[in-house]
Amino acid sequence: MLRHTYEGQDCNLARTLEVIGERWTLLIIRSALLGNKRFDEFLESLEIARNVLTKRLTRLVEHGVMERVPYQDRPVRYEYRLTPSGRDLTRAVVALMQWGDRNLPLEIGPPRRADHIGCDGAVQVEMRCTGCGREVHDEEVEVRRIR
Amino acid sequence: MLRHTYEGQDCNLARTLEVIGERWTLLIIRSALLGNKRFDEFLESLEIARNVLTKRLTRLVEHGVMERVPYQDRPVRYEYRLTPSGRDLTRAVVALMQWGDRNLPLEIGPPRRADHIGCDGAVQVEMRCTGCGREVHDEEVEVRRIR
DNA sequence: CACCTCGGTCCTTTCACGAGACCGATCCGA
DNA sequence: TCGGATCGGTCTCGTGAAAGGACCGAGGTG
Repeated sequence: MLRHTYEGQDCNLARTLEVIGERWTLLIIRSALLGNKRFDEFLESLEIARNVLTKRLTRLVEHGVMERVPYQDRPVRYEYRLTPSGRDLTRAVVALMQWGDRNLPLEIGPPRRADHIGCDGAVQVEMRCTGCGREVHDEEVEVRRIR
Repeated sequence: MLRHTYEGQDCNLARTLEVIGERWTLLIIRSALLGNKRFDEFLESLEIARNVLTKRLTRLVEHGVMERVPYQDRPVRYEYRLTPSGRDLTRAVVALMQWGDRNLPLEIGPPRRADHIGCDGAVQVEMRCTGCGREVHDEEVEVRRIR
């Protein structure tokens, strides 16, 4: 996604996008959230070019979003697992999926859902005010530069 | 961000990324959430190339995320405003910003914050189960293919 | 009448993506 | 023992998108 970088953007969104904003990266994360781990699994589930997959996985590992762990010797084979930092992207990924569900709906309904393990209820992403504790809707939020 | 498209991806995340996943697009949305509206304001606040900005804004308008409205005649000048669909991206944008705050922190702290208008408390993105009503953490969420 | 503003378009260069060939270590079956 | 399969990659090449900057058109301003 990035040519040089979003240099000069004093913004954590820009810094975030440098790590996970390139083409394919969020789809790789989602694929990992669905349970995929191995190079070939990503390759097949996403139909991404090999060299690009290599590049993305390497970058994600460098930034601590995934880790590359051997799952067998002779021959050594590696798989990629989300780190806590990677799993911490769940909110963002689900938020994007649900935006698509609401704003770009397929006639046949969404193909994937985020479920609460155990309870099996559907999980929704929402915003909540840490001050008053209430749920907050889009129009009640202001993004402010604080520095 | 997209070469051909993420064709064949039966996933609303892929369809979402086709609209808002290209380089710069989410930064434009964030810039709009901060209050910017005019071509030159985006140009200056983001230091993006003019032709790319034109392309992105056009695409966002085509997909109903922003609208292009004249704000004066003689000469006619246009500005770009988020539609409800665009404002509906607030959750996702804030989720990404906060992931950056937690996982790629700057020593001096985050430069922007999402505030609850009026109350002025900080807004947090969280996940909640529509079944049991409880807040849900990353490890308790499973993304499932349901079709 | 020259110059500024704003919202663009056009041109060229550079670079990342996509596709596919190839590779190296090991296992497996005949 | 040899051919093929498996897996996780690397290398090369062509093409399209982004970066950067020149230019533009309609009108306002000094």
